[in-house]
Amino acid sequence: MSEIETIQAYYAASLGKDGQITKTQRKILSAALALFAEKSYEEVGTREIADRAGVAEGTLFHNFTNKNGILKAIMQPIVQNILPAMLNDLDEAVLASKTQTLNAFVVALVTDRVKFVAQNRASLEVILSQFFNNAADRAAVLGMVSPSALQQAEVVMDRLKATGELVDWPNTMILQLLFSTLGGYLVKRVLYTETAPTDDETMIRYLSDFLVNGLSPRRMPLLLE
Amino acid sequence: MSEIETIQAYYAASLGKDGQITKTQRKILSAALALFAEKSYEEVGTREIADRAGVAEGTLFHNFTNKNGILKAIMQPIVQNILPAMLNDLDEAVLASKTQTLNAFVVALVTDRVKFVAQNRASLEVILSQFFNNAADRAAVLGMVSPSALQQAEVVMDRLKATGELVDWPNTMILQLLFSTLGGYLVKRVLYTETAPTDDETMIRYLSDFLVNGLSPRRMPLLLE
Amino acid sequence: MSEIETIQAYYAASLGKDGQITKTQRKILSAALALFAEKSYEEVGTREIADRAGVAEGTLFHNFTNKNGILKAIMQPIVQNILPAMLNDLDEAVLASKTQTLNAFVVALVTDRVKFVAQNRASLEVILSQFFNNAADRAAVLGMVSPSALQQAEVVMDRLKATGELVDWPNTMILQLLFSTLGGYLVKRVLYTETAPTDDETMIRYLSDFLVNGLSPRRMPLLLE
Amino acid sequence: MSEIETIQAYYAASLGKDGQITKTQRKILSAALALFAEKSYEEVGTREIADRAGVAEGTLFHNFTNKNGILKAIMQPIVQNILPAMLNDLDEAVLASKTQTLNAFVVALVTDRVKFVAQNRASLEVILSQFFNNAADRAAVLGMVSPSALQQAEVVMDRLKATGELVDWPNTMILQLLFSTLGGYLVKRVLYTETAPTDDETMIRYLSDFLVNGLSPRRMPLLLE
DNA sequence: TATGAATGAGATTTCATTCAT
DNA sequence: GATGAATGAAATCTCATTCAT
Repeated sequence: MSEIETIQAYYAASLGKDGQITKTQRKILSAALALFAEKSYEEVGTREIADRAGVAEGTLFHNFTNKNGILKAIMQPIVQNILPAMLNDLDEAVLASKTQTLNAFVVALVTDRVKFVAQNRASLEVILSQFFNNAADRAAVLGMVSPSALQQAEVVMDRLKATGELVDWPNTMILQLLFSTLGGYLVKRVLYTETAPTDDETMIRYLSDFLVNGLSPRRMPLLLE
Repeated sequence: MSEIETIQAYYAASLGKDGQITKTQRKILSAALALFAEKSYEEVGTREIADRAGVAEGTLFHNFTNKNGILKAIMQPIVQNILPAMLNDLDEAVLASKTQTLNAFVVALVTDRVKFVAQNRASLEVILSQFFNNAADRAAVLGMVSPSALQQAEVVMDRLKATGELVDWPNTMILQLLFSTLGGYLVKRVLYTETAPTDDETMIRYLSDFLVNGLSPRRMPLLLE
Repeated sequence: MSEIETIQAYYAASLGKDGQITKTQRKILSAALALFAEKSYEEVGTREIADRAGVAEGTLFHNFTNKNGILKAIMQPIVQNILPAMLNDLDEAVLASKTQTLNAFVVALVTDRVKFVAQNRASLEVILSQFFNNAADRAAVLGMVSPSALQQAEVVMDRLKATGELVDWPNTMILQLLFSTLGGYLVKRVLYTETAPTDDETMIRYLSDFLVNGLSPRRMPLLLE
Repeated sequence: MSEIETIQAYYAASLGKDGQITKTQRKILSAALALFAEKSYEEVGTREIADRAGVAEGTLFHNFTNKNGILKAIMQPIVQNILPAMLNDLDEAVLASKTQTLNAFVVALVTDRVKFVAQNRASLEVILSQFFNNAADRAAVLGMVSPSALQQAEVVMDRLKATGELVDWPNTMILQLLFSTLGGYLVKRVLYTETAPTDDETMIRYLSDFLVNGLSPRRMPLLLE
């Protein structure tokens, strides 16, 4: 499945000239991430971030252009990889075997995403919050998604429809339902931290069953109604 | 409970002694609603609200205790009606006909909620934003939901399980999936205003089919796999 | 001569909806003017202005959009009137009598400008400073001068040349020399406050004599060289 | 005439124990000079200077005590030589020929200063800006002028008055008018860079004529009025 | 009841300067 | 000598709220 395990791995790509994230930057991002998850972005002050990070307030601006730059450094890498990673999984799952069923694919996808959520809870909370915050920020988040990823999604869905594995609904509709179900889990998991991680195994089963049933073409409709 | 009392206190403060909302209050709430939807709550200033409402800044504080009081006055009535209304639909649909199928129930529920979303787009955008904004506001929103409503939901779900109409999964899981699917629609509809309202008819069909399929016990599993 | 006596008279035009300058605004402008003259614009802080004005720092921004807005409110009215007023004097002086000489005109002009400088020393110091501060500010100052005023100047100079009162040099050159001589006085008077105002009478004589001699066509050149 | 050709020649005097200016110092001063002319001293940051110079910010402080030290290194040499050089020219011109006329002197002086301005435009822009910027800097600039130079000026003017070449006005007045006329040219030339250098020949003629006429004792006043 | 000027604490950001490498 | 990350004081500006009219 996807290689993405933690966001930390992506900081390096967006910071530092040589791809290295400095110790100071890590301290700042770590402190900011914790605070943004505790309160909201707007409620967290730069002074507070600096204090928690154990650096001077000015150091924030030496390492990031803005308070907003800190937010972006947290969000960008993970946002830029959510959809591509999903599509990658999807592709791998579908192409992996000749006798591929929707069931196998959905299980693979759900499993991967559930793990991803578990590993990046705090960052996802920040991103979720920003996404609903206002139109401008939402556009920014969506702007991080590459259009090519969506085209790729279309291809895969069309392939599954052709094999009779997937209902013949508009792709946007199918994507909406997929995102809804996964998003619903995301929201529950992210906002209610008390949920035990051990429940994940069962959760994956329910989500997969629900999706497979919901998105399979109805079989033998004559008998059922 | 305690939160509810606090919110009710804000609501009372914003209404006249006879439970009537004054013309000035309506102007303020209307202006604030529009602005909170455009930007975020934190990004909107009291000066801005007053300007758009055509009143003086001080007038805001004569009619509402706080800037936050304005927000609560917008959110409270609608939040307090989402779940009760859903449960009411559910009850009506199930009890209304002898041949109570899951299908009939889901269609009724989805239809009603889709209309509700269409009618309250702006308010729901604000609520959505606040819900994800920070833990305190989220708790406030959830606190507006009466626990008795949830108990009522359990009863209905158990009844449907008993008739073999509904999968035998934990009720919290079923609720999560219901909310996810409806919530996914809500998010799409609320955030992308360009969606034509006429698409709603088709949308209701897709959502209903997906939910009914997803939540029905698997029929003839032996034949299918 | 010109009606302009003090800058204060022009504040009203640019401030207040009904053309009235409030007491608070006067306090702020007065404090800022004094400080800008003592130090430079950049060296004066808003805290300092507020303290000297005896108001809260926030009050500055309630009355002016910017720290820069305060500067503009000081500069604009006086800058917008320097050249028009000069040209008006010039016109009046020339047209006043049939037997008009360059001498009479220059004396009138110099007298008026010398008085103007004496009355608006502090404001002119601020304007002088800003003018030389940087290219952007300089452009802003020059942008306040209406182009029509310059056209008017051309007409008057051409008239004087036709009557043989003025040397037949390019108008821009003549303006440069006029501004130089008056500007030199301005600089001396503005920067060295110790100069007694009573010296002005003598000063006017010297400046006038110098300008009239310098700008008159040479008479009887054959005899002199 | 004066030996001063470019400011660069003076850097050596204020820098380096052995009178040598290092390559790094030259880069810094050159970058700072350009920036101070573009914006104002206060608006230019040390980071910006370092970037333009292609050195690290810390390097600035290894080579100069202060940000202000950089400014001084630019201004000092040229300021310290403006007046002495003028007086020197004056002396040379007057003493050079037996038939010393005011005309010869003025032409020599104006020619030299006009060339000087053309050669040091950028530095003079900075000095001009600082001179008007605030009282402290102004005092510093004026403090760079040696009192002995002024005494020397007095001697020359008295000599010219004695020969009837110069109006019998106070020397400070005559100096003011001289500085005004040259200063007016300086300002125009420095601030409006688009002026073609080839115009200088004509400019010298106008300035000289104006000054000679303006500062010559009136001839045959009875005939003229 | 409505007003809107005044408030002042707090927010973000800039910047010259230091210092360990 | 050169570096550049770190500093923290100070700057400008915002904003919900109060209160005299």
